[in-house]
Amino acid sequence: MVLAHIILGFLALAPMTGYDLKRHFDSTVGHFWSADRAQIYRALATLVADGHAEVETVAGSGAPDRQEHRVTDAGRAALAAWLAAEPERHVDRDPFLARVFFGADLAPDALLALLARRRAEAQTRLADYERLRAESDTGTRAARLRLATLDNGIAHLRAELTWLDAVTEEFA
Amino acid sequence: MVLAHIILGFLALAPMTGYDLKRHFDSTVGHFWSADRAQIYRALATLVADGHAEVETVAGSGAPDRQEHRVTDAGRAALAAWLAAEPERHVDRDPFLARVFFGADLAPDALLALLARRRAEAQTRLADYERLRAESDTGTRAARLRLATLDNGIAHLRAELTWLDAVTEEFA
DNA sequence: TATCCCATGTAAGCTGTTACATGATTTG
DNA sequence: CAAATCATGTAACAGCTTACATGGGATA
Repeated sequence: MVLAHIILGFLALAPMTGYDLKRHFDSTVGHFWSADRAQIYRALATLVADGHAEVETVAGSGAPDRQEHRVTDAGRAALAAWLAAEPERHVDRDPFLARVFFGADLAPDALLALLARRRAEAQTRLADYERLRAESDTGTRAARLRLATLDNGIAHLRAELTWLDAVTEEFA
Repeated sequence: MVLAHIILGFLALAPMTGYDLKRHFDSTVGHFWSADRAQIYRALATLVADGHAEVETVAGSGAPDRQEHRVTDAGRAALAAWLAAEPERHVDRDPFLARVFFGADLAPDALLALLARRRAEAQTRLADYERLRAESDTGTRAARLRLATLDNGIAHLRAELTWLDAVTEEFA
């Protein structure tokens, strides 16, 4: 499972609660992975059961108790093994392209509205990523690798925008 | 469910068996959607149960019987409604980028091997798509829309290759 | 005083993958 | 004669999403 290994990767940086992890998913890896709370809590329980992580309950002063998870040596080994393993092949399923594919059954203005909407979303995300990029650290090799994944997202968004312009013009 | 609507879209073009649909998934929409047989047969059963499709058993001369599915009026209406509906938001989860993100824990040559492998895959797919594109019909509006989705795949693969070259150079 | 944030989890349902199971015909 | 293709389906499991459920502290 990829999710469990991404969590191990985060825990290897610092001990965290499920809630902390959710924030990391949404901010730092949101451009190539997402996970919701239910998934994260289950994955954490599995990691603990497998001996890849340990929990420590930290009494919250005022706030609720924090279930801090930290990676174990076995967990670090599992992360290293996964990183070096054969990558799982992945298929991107994009409902938007499915709509375009069968778009002949759609009124011309509805098609243009669909494209315009996609364009607006891409542009918003591109602006977000570029802001994030500008704020990013480029010191260490680790930081530059993380930045590279963000650049991947930026490159794909730019390609998408160029494609959208061409298609919009063709079907306008 | 997106899958069910893609199937309706195919059935609207011609009546088909689950087996036929599988071939269509692999060839014509493989660049933005995939589905396996188990999924397709289940989805077909659901479509029939919902009145969106009808089955007719066609005795196979020599070959096994074909369960031909054809879209009903209700099915066509459902397809049209889906095409015009709010697009479901989609998150692309890419395990490769997860590996790069935590790639500092990987030996430098293992990272380069990972990038090289991704590059080879992207190039193979790009060649496939370009061949498909060359063979494609551009006559009708419907055909041009289908071609546009293929161009989307091509645009993203080119962006990926450019990014891979830059990253490979940076971390070489 | 109402809403947001912190922080936890469970339950049910849907989607996707893998393995099991069968059998005739066509092609190399 | 072996392998691929045509054609159907079931069972079990894995992964993801949505809804339900709770409660205190901080902020507007």
